Amino acid sequence: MRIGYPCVSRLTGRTTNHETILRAATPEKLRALARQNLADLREILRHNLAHGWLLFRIGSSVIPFASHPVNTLNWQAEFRDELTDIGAFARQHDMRLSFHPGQYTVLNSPDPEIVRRAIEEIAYSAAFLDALGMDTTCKIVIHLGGTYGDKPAALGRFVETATTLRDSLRRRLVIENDERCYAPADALWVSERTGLPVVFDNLHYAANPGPGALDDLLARVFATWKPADGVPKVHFSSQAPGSRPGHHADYAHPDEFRDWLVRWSRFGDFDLMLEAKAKDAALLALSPDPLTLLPAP
DNA sequence: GGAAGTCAAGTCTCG
DNA sequence: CGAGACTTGACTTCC
Repeated sequence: MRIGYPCVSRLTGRTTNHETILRAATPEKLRALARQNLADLREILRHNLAHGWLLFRIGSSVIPFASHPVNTLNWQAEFRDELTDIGAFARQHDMRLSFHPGQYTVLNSPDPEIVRRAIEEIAYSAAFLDALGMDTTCKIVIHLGGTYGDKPAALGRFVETATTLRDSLRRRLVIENDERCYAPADALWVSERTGLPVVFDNLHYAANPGPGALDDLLARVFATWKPADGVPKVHFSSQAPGSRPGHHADYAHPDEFRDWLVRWSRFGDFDLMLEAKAKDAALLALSPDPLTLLPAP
């Protein structure tokens, strides 16, 4: 089992998401930001290795505005040395890297232009992982999108688009249950028709469990991961106390964390992304080693 | 020079 | 039907 966190290291103050606003996005600025993001990514991976954290989500702004026409950089060529070095380091230490495009990346929109832009964002994320030389266990996590008042039709559009994606994108795509529209059972329905693996998020599940018994859902979710996909990935977070449901807490609640760890481990090996606002500081707070919380094999 | 307002994108909910 | 939430640092404008 590997463990990790997304995008930003609070402990080192480094982030893979240095960005700018569109108006200020000159090639020089975009180049400088990308260089800084890659340098920070390199340092974050070094820092993570020292702590034994082998999972990391790269921020979608690592190459700012990469899927937008304003970015005309040939970033694969310009940063080939940095990308090669980062990829070699990650592979040498058996790290697993990922992307998680945000709320604006919607593959099932009725608007073809929105779908086209979503595919552009996925294509850029895949191109970045390709440039690092990472295998297909390194994934791009997305949600299923909106419902538009007609869930079956919306899910049908997702399946249609996902199955016609070119192979270099589809083999990296994985789908996650969300807190509002699509529960694990919906993601499984899509997975059966697309072959896409399913990421299980405990906090989204709490807000939107949908039909099915939890252990049955987990068994089916874990089974969606084939050998080429690597071991299943799960997202863990605790509810922020006193905040609206679905808000991530600063830290993981240790008892809840242990309970989910034990439950997931019944279905086989897996990797865990801790989505806490304190990021790696939240992982450190679970020290000396969260893996010792697992029952002995 | 510090505070406040604004910033690519989509969808849903609330008033 | 329009505003706000989602999330957040960076940039611009205003005082």
